[in-house]
Amino acid sequence: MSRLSDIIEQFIKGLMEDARTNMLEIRRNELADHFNCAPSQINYVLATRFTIDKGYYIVSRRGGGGFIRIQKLDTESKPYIGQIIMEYIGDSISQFDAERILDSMEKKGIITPRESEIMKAVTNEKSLNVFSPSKDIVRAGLLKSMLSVLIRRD
Amino acid sequence: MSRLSDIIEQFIKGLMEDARTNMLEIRRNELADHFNCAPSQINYVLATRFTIDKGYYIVSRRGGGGFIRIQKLDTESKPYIGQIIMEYIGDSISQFDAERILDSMEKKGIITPRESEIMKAVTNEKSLNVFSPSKDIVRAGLLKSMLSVLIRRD
DNA sequence: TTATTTGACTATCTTTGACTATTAATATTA
DNA sequence: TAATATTAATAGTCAAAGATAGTCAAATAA
Repeated sequence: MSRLSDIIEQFIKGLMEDARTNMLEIRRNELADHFNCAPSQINYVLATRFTIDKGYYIVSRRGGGGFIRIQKLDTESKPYIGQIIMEYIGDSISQFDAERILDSMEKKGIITPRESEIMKAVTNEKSLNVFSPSKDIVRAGLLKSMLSVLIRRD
Repeated sequence: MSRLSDIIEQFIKGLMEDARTNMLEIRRNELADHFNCAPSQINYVLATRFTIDKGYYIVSRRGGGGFIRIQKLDTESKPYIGQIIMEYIGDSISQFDAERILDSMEKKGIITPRESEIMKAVTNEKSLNVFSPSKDIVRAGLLKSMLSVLIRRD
């Protein structure tokens, strides 16, 4: 019990709840100072507990004025998309299955034909060709990131 | 937050909007004085936030009565802009530059805000995270693949 | 073993300042 | 007066310093 990572996780979630917001910006070093831990500990917490699969999206910027923005995805009011992202895609997906998902979403009117094409351009074998190792894994990550746009809220 | 560069960027854009004009002339040293910063800071802001691909054109003159003229370019034809941007992307692009391109395309109405977000999800460091070697190269390839969808169809 | 924690090293973005380049205004000279 | 030189007023460049965040692997804990 009381693993530092868990405490930091709760702290961040607490901040968001208290502020009744779905978007939070932190400074990595400040937070690390607050918990008297290595800054990279914050990265660990984010990487293990604030992933897309767990319903969060992270954006960050380095340099002066840098920050880490944590955004909670809206998986409650958009359960269908949430489920696809959090459960269906998983850690790995083929081009074929990715396209099937996109086609079905397009048919349902959840995404436009053009959005579908943009996303297929990414999940395409050719686009992913540049780097060979574990294409299906990369594709899954990118697809989930793209779909998470549909359930972001500010 | 409070990144000086961002504040200066907003200040300049605000001046243009207030004056309802696409052309603004500033004096580098005056502006630097106003923000109490090094004059070269102004060059930095212009170089990173008022570039051609973002739709701005800069002309300047040194010497007594010198000035820096910032001109906001009118939206030109979509294919033309598309071509410029594709050329600008080249073989490699940073997350920062990718996002600026997308912002500018969105502002010009070439892509929707949601399409912009989808593409940013891909160019994001985090999404590209799985494979580290030559991220900028992979990003450039994916971005061009996505954008080519738009150019093909328009 | 697996998950967590740490720290050294790296990458990125911003800010500053010393030095350089250019131009306009003014002074000097032919 | 016209040409030229000088000075002052700008802006530009570039590299170093500062301010963040990211990565990765070794050490530690559960």
